Amino acid sequence: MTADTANQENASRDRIEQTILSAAEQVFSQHGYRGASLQAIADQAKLPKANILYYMGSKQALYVRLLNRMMNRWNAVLEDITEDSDPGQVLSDFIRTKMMLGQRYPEGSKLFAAEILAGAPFLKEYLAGELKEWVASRAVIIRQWAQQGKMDDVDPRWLIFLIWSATQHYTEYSAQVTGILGEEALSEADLASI
Amino acid sequence: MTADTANQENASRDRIEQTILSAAEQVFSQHGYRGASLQAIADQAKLPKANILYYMGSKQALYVRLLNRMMNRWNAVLEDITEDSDPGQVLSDFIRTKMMLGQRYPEGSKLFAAEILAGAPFLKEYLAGELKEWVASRAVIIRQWAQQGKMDDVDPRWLIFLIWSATQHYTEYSAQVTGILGEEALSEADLASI
DNA sequence: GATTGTTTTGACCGATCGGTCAACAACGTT
DNA sequence: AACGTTGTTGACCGATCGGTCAAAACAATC
Repeated sequence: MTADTANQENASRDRIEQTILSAAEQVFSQHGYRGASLQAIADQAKLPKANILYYMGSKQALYVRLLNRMMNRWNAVLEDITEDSDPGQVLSDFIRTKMMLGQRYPEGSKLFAAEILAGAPFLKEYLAGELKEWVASRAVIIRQWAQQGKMDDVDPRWLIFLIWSATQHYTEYSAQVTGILGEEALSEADLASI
Repeated sequence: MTADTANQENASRDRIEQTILSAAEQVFSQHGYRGASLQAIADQAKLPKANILYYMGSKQALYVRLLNRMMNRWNAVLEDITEDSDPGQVLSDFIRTKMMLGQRYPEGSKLFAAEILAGAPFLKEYLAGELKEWVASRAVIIRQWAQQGKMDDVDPRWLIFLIWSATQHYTEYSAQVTGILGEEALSEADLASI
């Protein structure tokens, strides 16, 4: 393959990478970084183990790539709010979007949870840096809403955590929730909660 | 040691078992069942690996024992409520107790979370059996409260899940929450939330 | 068809996995 | 002091871990 064709359509490579990423996301999200094995990922992707390493380099590189992909999906949420926004609308959208992302990418959501449980060895810097700034900047705007009397004066960070925890719950604890409720779907919960 | 002295004070054995259980809880809660190694547990307990197996039999037996211990701690919660109870008081106590348990046994709480993330292979039966019945029976009483006009008519199961998710959040996501908030403690949150 | 570059994959490496075992120390009873 | 029981632990087992490598298959260019 020449240099000209390299940066355009090598669809085969992309397809294989997506297969691997999807398989790896499943295994990592269930068993965490340590508990996942390249052999299990390879089996899930129906590829030889050496092929996984050929495309991804190492277990750690594959894992970090998955984490980055998931964090990028969350980035858009609550991004373009201002002090003139309507709290009810924004928070409702926030919950809806967060629930939707959890439903669309349940493995990614669980992957994140497992990383946190392990003590966030790979995400520590991000949490204490970028994400902390992000939460703080959102909190400033939310506090302005409260000052304008548009909403109750609750600590914005606790509000964000509460919504985050509730929405995460249905994704991460799907095994528990479905086990207890029986067979019910979760689609109605989205609108009912707020 | 004779049969007479066997069921009373063999304090040494108990102390060693507690050491092992505590060490295992830490390792399992961080890395899940698959990700935890007996060597890591042994290092944490400062005992030779063969000693762990002498006392616990196998990795699986040790893990199941930890799960049972944690489930028993949660059993008392919401156990003795009736239709005449005061919802505000009961739910407030529920949250307080649940938060307290999460604070007292953070590793046990995370252990449970990791088990759920893995698809609850060891707890599946319990969740679909005992725990499902328990939630259903609590839901009946809560619904009676709503009929008496003592509280809003929300689906009791969603209410339980919401409280559960929020309280679990601060335990399981301690790495994220402390990373974002900075250094703050969590003691004030208990009373502020309800 | 020969040449060059890219994928594919079985075989293999040292390290570590859960678990076994036998030799030995420590203890309790007589 | 002799003896059975219980506790301790290094050495070891086959299996599996993440990762390497080289040989073969494949594709593209001349």
